[in-house]
Amino acid sequence: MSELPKTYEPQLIEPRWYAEWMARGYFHADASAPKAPFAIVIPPPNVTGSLHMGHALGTTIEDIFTRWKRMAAYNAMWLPGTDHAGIATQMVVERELRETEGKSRHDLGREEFIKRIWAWRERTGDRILSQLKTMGHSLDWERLKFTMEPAYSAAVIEAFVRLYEEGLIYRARRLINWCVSCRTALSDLEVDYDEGVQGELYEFAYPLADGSGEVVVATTRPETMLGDTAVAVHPDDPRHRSKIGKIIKHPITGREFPIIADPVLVDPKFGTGAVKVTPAHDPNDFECGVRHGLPMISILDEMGVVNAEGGPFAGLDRWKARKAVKARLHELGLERGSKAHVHAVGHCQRCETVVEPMLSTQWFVKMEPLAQPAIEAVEQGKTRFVPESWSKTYFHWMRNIRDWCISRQLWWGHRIPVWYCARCREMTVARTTPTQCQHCGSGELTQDEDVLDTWFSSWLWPFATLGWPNETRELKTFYPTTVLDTGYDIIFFWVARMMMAGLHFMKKVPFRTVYLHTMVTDDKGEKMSKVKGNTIDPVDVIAKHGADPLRFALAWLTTHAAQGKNIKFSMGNVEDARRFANKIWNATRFALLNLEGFDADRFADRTADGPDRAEFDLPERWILSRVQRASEEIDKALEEYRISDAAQAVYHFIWDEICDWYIELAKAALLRADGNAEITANPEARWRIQGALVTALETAMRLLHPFMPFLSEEIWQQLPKPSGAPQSIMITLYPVRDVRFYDDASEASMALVQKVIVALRGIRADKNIHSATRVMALLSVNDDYKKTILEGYKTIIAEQGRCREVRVRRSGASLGGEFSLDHVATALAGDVEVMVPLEGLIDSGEEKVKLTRERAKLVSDRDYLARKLANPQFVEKAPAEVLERSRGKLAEVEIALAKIDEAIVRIGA
RNA sequence: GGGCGUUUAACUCAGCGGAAGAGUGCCACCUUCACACGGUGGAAGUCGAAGGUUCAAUCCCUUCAACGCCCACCA
Repeated sequence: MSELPKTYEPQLIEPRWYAEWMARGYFHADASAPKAPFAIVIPPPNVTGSLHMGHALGTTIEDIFTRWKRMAAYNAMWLPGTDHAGIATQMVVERELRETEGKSRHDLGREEFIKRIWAWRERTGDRILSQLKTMGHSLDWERLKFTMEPAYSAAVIEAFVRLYEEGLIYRARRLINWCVSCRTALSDLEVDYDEGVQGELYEFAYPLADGSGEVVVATTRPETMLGDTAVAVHPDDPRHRSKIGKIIKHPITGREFPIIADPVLVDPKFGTGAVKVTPAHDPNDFECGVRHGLPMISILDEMGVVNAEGGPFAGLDRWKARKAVKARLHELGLERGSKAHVHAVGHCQRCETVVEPMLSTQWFVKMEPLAQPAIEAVEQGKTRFVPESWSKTYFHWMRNIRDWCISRQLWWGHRIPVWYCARCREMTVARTTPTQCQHCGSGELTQDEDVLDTWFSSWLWPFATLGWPNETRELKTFYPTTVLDTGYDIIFFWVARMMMAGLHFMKKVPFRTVYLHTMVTDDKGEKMSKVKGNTIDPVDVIAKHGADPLRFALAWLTTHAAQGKNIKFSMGNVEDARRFANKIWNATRFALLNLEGFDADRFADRTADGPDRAEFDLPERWILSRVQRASEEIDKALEEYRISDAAQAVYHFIWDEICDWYIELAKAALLRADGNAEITANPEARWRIQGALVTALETAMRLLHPFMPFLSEEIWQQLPKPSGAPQSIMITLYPVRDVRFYDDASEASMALVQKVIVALRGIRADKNIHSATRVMALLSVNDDYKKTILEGYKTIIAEQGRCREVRVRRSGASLGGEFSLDHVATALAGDVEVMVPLEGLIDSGEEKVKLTRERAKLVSDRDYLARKLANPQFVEKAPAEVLERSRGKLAEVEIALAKIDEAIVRIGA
């Protein structure tokens, strides 16, 4: 046996194993393997990205699932890849270009700029992939995909063309969200609303053209009055009814437009009851404009600067124009007031610029027909959300879905496969570049300049990565995928859209289960951000503490995600996990130092059908049974996606049961077996103790492996195993319960023994007895069964409780001469009385106070239970099991009470 | 304006119908031959408030309060 270093050093073990696993091809899943498939696709991180805690959390969860299912003999495949991330990537490369060469993308031109992006990706785009490797993730790298690679692009184009041909993609001039900084259209989802921005509700008067008066309107955006083409009032509003149909003369542009009646747009209770209508710059006004056939005048250009329609204000940006318009209205004497007004303002998700509603010709996907099957699939349980409550969020969005604007005025992305004919003006939509117009045969074709929204490629991810539109073996085996893990922040962006695309193109849901994890924040619940400087970089964490502690810390914290809650993460969590790793390391050191002469084959042989109960001593029977209980509990927790519960169960099994109890019991037993103790030596006991210890540790490592792959592998390799054992823990079987090792009787006996030991230690601590001091212990029990057990394990009790002698008697039986009744410390272990004679250390007054306090508690317990059991309603209606438990408890409490009374009497005073 | 969620030990969180659990922190003791990244023992909670249902409620129902999240075009 090689000797392990004294402390766990992740840096010494982690890098080795990843390379080894890769070399042996353990991460690769063969699509033809005759095993049940288990598939996960990674939520593709942006190529521009660097690993952050959000990635670390999600991918840790995914790797836990994958490693667990792989060990459970599934054909487990976790598909890696990256997303081209249109706007984000283009912005990063543009910034670099500006900083290094002082150029804009326009200086380079489209083709050259795209070349630069590819070069940039070549240079740095793999950073996140190597970071995922340092996490220990068992991704099937042979299947690595990128959303801009040719095969994937072909899938994107295919999807576009099919939807176009089916009438589900159309081009229209509509009011869309426009970012004046990114200079592109955005989908509704890409607009973030700042809730409760303190703004101003500004009122001004529009004079009537005939000079007969004015109408006062209220607005949060005075500058848009330059594009007004109507004023609307409610048809039933007595204040304004008479003005309907009258003409307004615009005080700045001189344009004339009508006062119209619109019960949809106007809420008579709000503002002045009259609404200025700017169809080209407000979604509601746009609808109103459509209803009334109003002219739609865009007053802003793509950079948010007032255009020629703005007359004297042309050339001012929208904020300056607002001030200028207000100043002008003031000069004209038309200002009518101003109120504070709280409202929501939309910002570009990427650059935080205030988004401008703009009239623009864009491409859209008609969503309702796609949403319907996606709603039904979840209703029918074909796809299940975990936690289930997220399905409500999903349904709500799906049932109120609106068309998706998919064209972007960017260069980096999938170019829209549409060509316009210079001669007949018709469109040709094609999978490959057409040579002539479908309609007139002309060769004068120009491709649409725009690219597709990044999410238009992402929504195909679960099947485009598996070869779609070709009918591949991969699709057959791994589609639908088993689980999708992702953060709840992209349910709409990604999950819902994948559901729609999967059902539409594949006719099957893309995944059976959607596991939604929560967001990671700092320990105060603040979102981590570089600006705030509160980020914890997983790369740094790994360098300092290793990937395993990071993974374990994240798993420990991963409880079911509730709305509005998040994971508060701190380095303390990682340090705790590292301490756990160190504990495991040292438990293994202990084992390895004590395995001399151990024959794993022999042990395996002798326990093939469970341990021989006559041959194996209590601690061994107990720990071998506990191994199986832990296996059952952990496997079940994972099956139910209770990741934190699974991690905590592994933790407690290893720390509490293996380390705190079994190793302590084994230490003493090995000493006995070696004949070093004063107790009879039993050399034959050695192999059973060694075997139980190794079994417990070896099983624990397999249970731990999905959480801490490196450490578990390293330890597992060190442990002796029967010949013919696999080469790596990765290809062993995940432990599931083996009931042949279950041993209720041993667990009950051990529980009793443990209680007595804890009571003894309690007395020692209470009386401040030094650990070197051996005491006498007298145990008083009420039944022969317990007496037999405690008699049988006196040695263990003595060793763990540091006693020089342990005596067990039936209650009331003779104490034996050397016990002095005046100087006995008493504690209860359930209904077993534990007494330690302590000449000179007992203050009988103090002792009495302590016992009396305990008695009061017992009396209250007894009364409560007795009252309950005296209640006929309870006896009649409570389930038998509950009744039984209450009766048992009452009996125990009564015995304990009797014992305490005896003790109080004994003390006298 | 709708919808959802949270409120349990000092902190962070599990539990969700049978008289409350974990990790950290705290207190006392221990340099016991795997580990001081440790051991042993302990203190600590009217389970947000008020009603109701039930033999029984932290857990179910109602109302309220505080906090948080999502959706929505109210000028």
